[in-house]
Amino acid sequence: MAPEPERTQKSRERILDAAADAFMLHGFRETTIDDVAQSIGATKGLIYYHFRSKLDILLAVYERGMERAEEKVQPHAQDSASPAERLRAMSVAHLVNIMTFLGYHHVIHQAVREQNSAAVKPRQREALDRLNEQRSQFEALFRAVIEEGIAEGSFRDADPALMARTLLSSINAVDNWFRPRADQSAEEIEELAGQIVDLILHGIR
Amino acid sequence: MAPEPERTQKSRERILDAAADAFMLHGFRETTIDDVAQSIGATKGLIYYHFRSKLDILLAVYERGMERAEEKVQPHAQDSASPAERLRAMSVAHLVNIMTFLGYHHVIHQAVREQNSAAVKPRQREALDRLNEQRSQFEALFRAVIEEGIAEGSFRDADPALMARTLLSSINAVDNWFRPRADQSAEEIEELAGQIVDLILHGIR
DNA sequence: GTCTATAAGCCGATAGAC
DNA sequence: GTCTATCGGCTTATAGAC
Repeated sequence: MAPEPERTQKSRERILDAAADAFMLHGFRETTIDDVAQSIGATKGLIYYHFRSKLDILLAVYERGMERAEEKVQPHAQDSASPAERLRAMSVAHLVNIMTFLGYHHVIHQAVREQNSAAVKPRQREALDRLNEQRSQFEALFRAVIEEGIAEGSFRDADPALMARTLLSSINAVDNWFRPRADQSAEEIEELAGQIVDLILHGIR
Repeated sequence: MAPEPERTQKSRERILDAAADAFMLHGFRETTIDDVAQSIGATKGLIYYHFRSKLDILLAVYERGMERAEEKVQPHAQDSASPAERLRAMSVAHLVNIMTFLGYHHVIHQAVREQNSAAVKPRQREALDRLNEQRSQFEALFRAVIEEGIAEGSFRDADPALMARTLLSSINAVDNWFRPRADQSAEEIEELAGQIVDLILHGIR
C-alpha cells in the first residue's frame, strides 16, 4: 500500500487518457504504441515502463471507466425517491458520464464487442472476466430498480432483464454519434442528456 | 451489362458472407485475408481476384447490407397505415433484418465508427461517402414518419432529428448483445424483435 | 523513469504457374 | 478463376544506455 511516487501516477494517468482518445479515434488495433507515446510527447519506452503490453493498457482504461460509472450511478440507486425517479437519475448520471469521458466508454464498448479479437494471455483473461462481471453487476443495479417499479405497478409488466439491457444499450449507443462541441458547457450536456433519457424512458408518444 | 459468369458471382457472395462473419467475430483489422480465405476453403489468390484490397471487401459488405435494409424498410414507409403503425412496422422490419444478417450490420456499425482508421484511397473515400449518404437517407425515412406523427398529434413534440437518431441507434445497438441460438425459428426472432421495438417505442411505463 | 536501437513476427499485396 | 511463393513494410516488445 506504499503510495507510488507522484510522477509515476501522473504518467500513468496521462497514458490512460491519451490511449482512450486514440483508441476511440482510430480503433485499438490501428493505434500504435508510438502514436500514444507521441501524443503525450514521450516515447515507447515510457509506455512499456508503466504497462506490460498494449492490451494491458486497454484493460486499465476499461477498469478506470467502470470505476467512474459506478461512482456516478450507485448513489442514485439507493436514495429514497420513487423507482421512476431513481431510474431517471441513474440514467442521466450514466449518460452524462459517457458524454464527458467519451474515450473511456468507447473503449469499453469496443472491448466488450471484440473480446475474442486479440491474443489474450491467462492473466489478462482473468482481468477481463473480472471487468465483465463488474459490468453485469452494473446492469443489475438498473434491473433491480426496474423490478421494483414493476412490482409497484408504475412500470410496464415486461421481462426486466430485457428492459434493463435495452435501456442500457440504448444509452450506451449515444457514444456512436455524440461528439462534444468546444462551446458546449456542462449544463448544456446535462440538458441534452436529460432529453435523450426521456426519449428512451418514455418513448415517442 | 454483360452478366458475369455464375461461378464469379457465387465466389463473390461467399467471400462477402465469410468476411462479414469474420469481421464481426474478430474485428476488421484483426481479421487476416488468410482467415477469410481459409473459412471458405480457398486461398488469398481467390480473394484478390475478386477484390482489390481488404478495405474494398468491407465496403462491399457495407453496400450489400444497406441494400437489404432499404429493401425491407422502404415498403412500410409508404403504405397507408397511421404514422404510429408505419413506424412500428419499419422498426420491426429493420430489427429482424439486423438479427438475421448480424454480420453485415455489425460491419456497417464498425465502418461508421472507424471511418478515419485505415488509409482510405480517393476511390474508396468516394464509395464510403456514397454509403454514408445512403445511410442518412435511410434515417430520413424514419424522421419523415416521425414528423408526420408529431404534426398529427400522436407523437410527442420533441426534436424529430434527435428522436430518429435515438430510435435508430437504440435498434442498431441490439447487435451488440444479440446472438441467434441454433434452435431459434424465424417466428421466435420476429416475436423478440417486436418486444424490443415496443420497449424502445413506448418506453418502460 | 525515460530514451535509443533493434529483433522478431506478421500480414497485405503482387507475380506468375496452372 | 484459383493457387503457390515471396516481398516489403510495419508494429509489438525487449535490451541496454543514460
